[in-house]
Amino acid sequence: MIRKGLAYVDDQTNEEIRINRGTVTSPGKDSPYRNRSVEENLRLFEEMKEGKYADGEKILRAKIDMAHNNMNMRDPIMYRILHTNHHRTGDKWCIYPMYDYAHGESDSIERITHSICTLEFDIHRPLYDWFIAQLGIFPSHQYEFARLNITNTVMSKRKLLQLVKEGYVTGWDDPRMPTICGLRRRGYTPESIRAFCEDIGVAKRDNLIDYSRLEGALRDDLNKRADRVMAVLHPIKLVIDNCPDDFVDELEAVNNPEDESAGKRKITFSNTLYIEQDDFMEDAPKKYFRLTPGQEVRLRYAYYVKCVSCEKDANGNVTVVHCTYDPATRGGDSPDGRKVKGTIHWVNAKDCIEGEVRLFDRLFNAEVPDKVEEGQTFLDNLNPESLTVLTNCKFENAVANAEHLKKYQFERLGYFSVDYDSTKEHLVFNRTCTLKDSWAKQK
RNA sequence: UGUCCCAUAGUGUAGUGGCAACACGAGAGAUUCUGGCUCUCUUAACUCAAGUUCGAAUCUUGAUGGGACAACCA
Repeated sequence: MIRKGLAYVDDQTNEEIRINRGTVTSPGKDSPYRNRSVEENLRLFEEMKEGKYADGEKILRAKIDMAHNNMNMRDPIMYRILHTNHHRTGDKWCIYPMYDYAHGESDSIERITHSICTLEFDIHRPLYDWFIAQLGIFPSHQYEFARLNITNTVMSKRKLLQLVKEGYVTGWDDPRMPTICGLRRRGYTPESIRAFCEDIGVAKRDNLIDYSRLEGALRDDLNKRADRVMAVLHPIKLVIDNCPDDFVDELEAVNNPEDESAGKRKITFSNTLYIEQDDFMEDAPKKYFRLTPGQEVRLRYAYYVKCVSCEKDANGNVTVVHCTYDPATRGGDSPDGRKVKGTIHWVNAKDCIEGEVRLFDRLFNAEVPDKVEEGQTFLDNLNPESLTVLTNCKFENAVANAEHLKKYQFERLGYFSVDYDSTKEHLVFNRTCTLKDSWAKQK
């Protein structure tokens, strides 16, 4: 390029170059060093490479047009001096190319036909093409597409890096991060991410995809593949008054109603169980199909129980729910054909595992975290409650030996994945996403 | 005070000169031992104006709206 008279060494300072570049609405000025001889340019460039000059003292620029409408064409920088240790060349080679110069060349060397990138590089394409044309090398072509934006999160590497560096998340694989390793740890499957990508497509217009689309893809995938299991996240005790204290029963449960080959398992039952706080209400609205005094519900795979009363602590919080059960409904069906509206999940208090569950919420409160008032940054939109840790959760024994990243559907609650922090002694689950909840909507 | 890119149901993506489609969402219902899944029905869009044409979401021009560009970053 130097020999062709298409590149020159410029001695201007960083500041001078910036000023002489002009603005988007006014042309720039030629550098006083623009017309150096080929021989001088060659010599200076060689010396730059050898490290004779300090960082910033000289640079190599392409000679194009300082009045070009496209700022990228106003004699863009090709090489700058960087006295930095390189993993291959050590301290011998002191110049490094700029992205715009290297981009087309490296694509061309690899015979790339379609070089795909995001929209903001659109305005760089004329330069990409110019370098390839001047060099007369294989004509790679750059195609730009809109980047993927998802609600309530950021996708920029720089911003994600900032979240990691400044400790707003625990690392690149924090389950709240929209990174591949973050999604993996959260419990997303590769298949669900691919299905999501296929679903949303790719085009050139700016887009904002609702986060629920990603959750939808996950539910779709895991619905077919994840074993069902019962777990209670916010336990309250359920005591069956007409069931003797030494009563032990073993019931059969289906692992996955969507996949018969997943088989069945046994779960134990006693007169003391845990149920979800949400599944009991002392004063319930009409359409509440769960436990409330006088109402009968089915304990999944077990028996019908009818609520008789509850106990409360000094603060009025319900601590124990009392029921009676109907021994004739063993397995979950009544011989007299009577129906119950609700089925709730449970865990045997006398035979269960305890552990931790981490619940995640949106990382940012704003749909578009980057949209901020003057003087604020995207960090001001961080959701302080994006992580909730529950330490008093009860699981049925089936999950005892689950390895890291093993996925389950906790019935009626959502999809959960075993976290890297999980050990045999202390189980830790991440909630990947909840199940659709039309009751929550109705409320 | 410029140059460039973009514009189709709420969202996202098809359709590129000849019947505006699909998915998700939303609403209603059916089914159900998960208020999940599944099934049925409904809802809802070509930014505007002019031009070309037998015929325009599609081509042309203009307007409007959104976005990008002034790192020795990528």
